[in-house]
Amino acid sequence: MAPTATPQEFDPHAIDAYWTEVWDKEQSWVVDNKADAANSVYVLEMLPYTSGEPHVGHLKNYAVGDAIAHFMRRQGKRVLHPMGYDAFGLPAENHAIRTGKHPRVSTNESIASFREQFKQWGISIDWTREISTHEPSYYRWTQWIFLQLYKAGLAYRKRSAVNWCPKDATVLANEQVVDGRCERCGTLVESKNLEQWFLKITNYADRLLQDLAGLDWPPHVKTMQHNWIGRSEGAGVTFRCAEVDFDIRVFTTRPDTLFGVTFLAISPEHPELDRLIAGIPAEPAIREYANQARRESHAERVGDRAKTGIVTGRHAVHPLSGAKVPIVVADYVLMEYGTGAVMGVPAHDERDYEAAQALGFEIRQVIQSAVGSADELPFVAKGVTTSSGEFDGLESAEATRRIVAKLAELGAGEASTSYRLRDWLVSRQRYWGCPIPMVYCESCGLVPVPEDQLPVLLPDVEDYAPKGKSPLAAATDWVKTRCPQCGGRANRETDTMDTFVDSSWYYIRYCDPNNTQAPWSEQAVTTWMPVDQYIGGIEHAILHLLYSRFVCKALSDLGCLSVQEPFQRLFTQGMITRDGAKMSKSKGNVVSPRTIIDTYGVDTARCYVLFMGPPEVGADWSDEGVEGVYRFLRRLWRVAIDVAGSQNDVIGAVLDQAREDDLRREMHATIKKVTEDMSGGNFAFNTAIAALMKLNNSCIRAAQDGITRATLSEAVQTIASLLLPFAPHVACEAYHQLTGKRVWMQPWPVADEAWLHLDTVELALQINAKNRGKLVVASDAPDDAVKQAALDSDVVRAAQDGSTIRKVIVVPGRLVNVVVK
RNA sequence: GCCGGGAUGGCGGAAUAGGCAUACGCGGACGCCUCAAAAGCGUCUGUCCUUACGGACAUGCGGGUUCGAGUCCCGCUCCCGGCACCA
Repeated sequence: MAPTATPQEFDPHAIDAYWTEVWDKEQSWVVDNKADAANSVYVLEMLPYTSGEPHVGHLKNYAVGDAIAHFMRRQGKRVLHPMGYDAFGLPAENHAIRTGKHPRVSTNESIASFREQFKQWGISIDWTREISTHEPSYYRWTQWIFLQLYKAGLAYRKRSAVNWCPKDATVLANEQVVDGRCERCGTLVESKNLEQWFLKITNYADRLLQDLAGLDWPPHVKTMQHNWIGRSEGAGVTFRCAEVDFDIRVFTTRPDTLFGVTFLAISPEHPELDRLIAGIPAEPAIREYANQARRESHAERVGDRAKTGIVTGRHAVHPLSGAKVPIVVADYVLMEYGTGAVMGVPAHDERDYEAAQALGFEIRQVIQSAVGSADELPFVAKGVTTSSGEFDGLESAEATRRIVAKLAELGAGEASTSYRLRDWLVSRQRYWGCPIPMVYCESCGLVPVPEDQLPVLLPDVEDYAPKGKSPLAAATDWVKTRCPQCGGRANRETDTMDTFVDSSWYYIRYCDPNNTQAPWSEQAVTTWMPVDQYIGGIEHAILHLLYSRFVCKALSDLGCLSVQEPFQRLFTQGMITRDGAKMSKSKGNVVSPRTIIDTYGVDTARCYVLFMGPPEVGADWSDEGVEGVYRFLRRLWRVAIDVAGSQNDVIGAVLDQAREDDLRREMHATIKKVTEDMSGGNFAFNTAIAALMKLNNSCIRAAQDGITRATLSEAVQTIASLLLPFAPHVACEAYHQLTGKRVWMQPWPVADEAWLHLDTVELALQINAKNRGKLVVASDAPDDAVKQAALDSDVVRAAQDGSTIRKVIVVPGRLVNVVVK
């Protein structure tokens, strides 16, 4: 909308187009890296995965982030607010296979669409910092980071049981298996014994857990990471099996139950199993049992089924009691957790109880709820020890301490901590990803590609369909290379990296995205990092957010980065549903941002997704609700145009000083309300917008009843000014119509306390806490005067008749309650 | 089972240092404008009783504390999310 025109009809599309062009031309949101860390704020929304088109979830994500970015800028901050694309990975590749387009082509098309729509939405992005994870200029540094981790011993190859998705024909990280199924395609995951690349995230388990305390994150996200890391404290205990010279190590969280051990159970995958069972009568049966267990998926093994096991006939010696304890192979014992062997305490563990019943082991109670009480078994709570020799009669905590000390003294155990977290499996047998910069030399073995030879470019291949080994293996010219060490014949690593490696460091690259000499400069990173406000979906609570924290800490330890945590404050937005269901093409309930914007303009769409409810909770889409927001914006625009076009000093019917004051007072109250709703980590956009609607209604009413042009204009300007974070195009237009100025360059309005103070206040007059009328008093009236005024009121006099006044409670500014009996 | 979050009109939701429950929006009713409709504008809209004035009852359920409870405490029910043969 040209600022000189005087339009008669609200035309949001013209307004959108006009201001989009202004921002684009003037580079309104570009910031440099000057060293001004104290005044610099980094606002970041999770980068979009570019497959297909943006949906309303994206709209909400960026509407939330943009509101914060605008608000911060108006507070005088330099705001880094960049954008990029998570472009490698399985979904993009699968989409490419389905459509018959090369993933590079279809991904670039998708990126173009995202970029175009983000610009249309008017998100205040510094477009000079745009990145994409599939560009060599970016993944060169992903490879560089991999090499740093490798040199530090944090990237390694290991053969082990891994999750395999038969449909996507690749291995998966533990975090990408949900309820035993592939997170992407829902296929039941199989277990395979393969050699793969891992990142040693377990080295950081404790720090990842402890440093959660210093983060300003939603508690449930912290809890999820806490649970995922799964720290348990206990003890390692050694049971010696002299028959085959084998020290069986177990981990327990309950050393106080040690005297209740009546068997030892070891996992069918235990590496010492062969040695343990060699030559015993049960050997063939156990081998069959172990094979069977290996064939089954993890989901099947942990299903709701009876405990099984095969008794070996071998025994171990209890380290404290000296008792002979039978050893059993049982598939309920997981190799992946603890030591792959557990001590069986049937009296105090439900699983052990079940196993003992099935296999006929003794059930020996060593903990009681209180001395002498008859507890039902299994009794799993803590209590007092019994039948535990010298440790009898101790509380569980004390018994634990003493038993662990005794074990340590005998060299048969020690306090120990175990984690549920596994190392991060990062290699993928797929085409569309970042190549792992390693070569296999016939004489030198595994050799990293020298940094000055990066990037290892992803070659173009004809056939990129998944085959169970990386499609890159087919690019023989690319695979065959020379060893960087000896110059001899060597082959390149053909697996690619998990997409989550790409996105584990992108927020650092934004600080210095065009640096060709290094992944980032120290200056850029100290100016911006850490991200002050991160915004994204809850689905990344564990995956992306845990991986990023790990990579950040590792880089920091390697001296590459000066921060320990990437995201200081996190906000997770709730999902928008339609008719109570997640939007999906198959259900046909998808709301397209394009359709809404074509009908109502950008600002209605942005404002509506913020007005639906608190942004952290989910909300159901309503077409009627959208109309309501559109009406608000149109009414605002109308009153702004009317005021701007009016030559009169008074607008409306009859001037009234009280009305002037009321509107001004409401204006200042609204400034206060909106500011509070957005300050200090508040994301109460829904109530902020409600307050603006209310003030707008008051303006329209005042324009009918009679008001000076000056007062009305100031109030409408204020609405426009406060609305910038939510509806930037209409806000800029309305403000410009009234003032000729650019609202984003104006400081955020400040409420004048003098206008928030009232001379008189209306109190609720209550009798026995029930509303019985109103009482108008001077706002600075002392409590005694208020009390007297209440007693003098007709309502109280009437109530007093025949009863006595017991008490009068005055709540200044609120109410007065007369208690009668 | 463990951990976290929640339940308020016909609907989305406001309101927690305990102080006038239902802001704002949607939907609905009636009216104005119109030849008419749409749009727009205005008034009303928690439930029940009452012609009215007015009153009673209402924040998932049952108790409690308090002059006063959506808000605090105790005991439940249901819903959502995470983890779960993790020893």
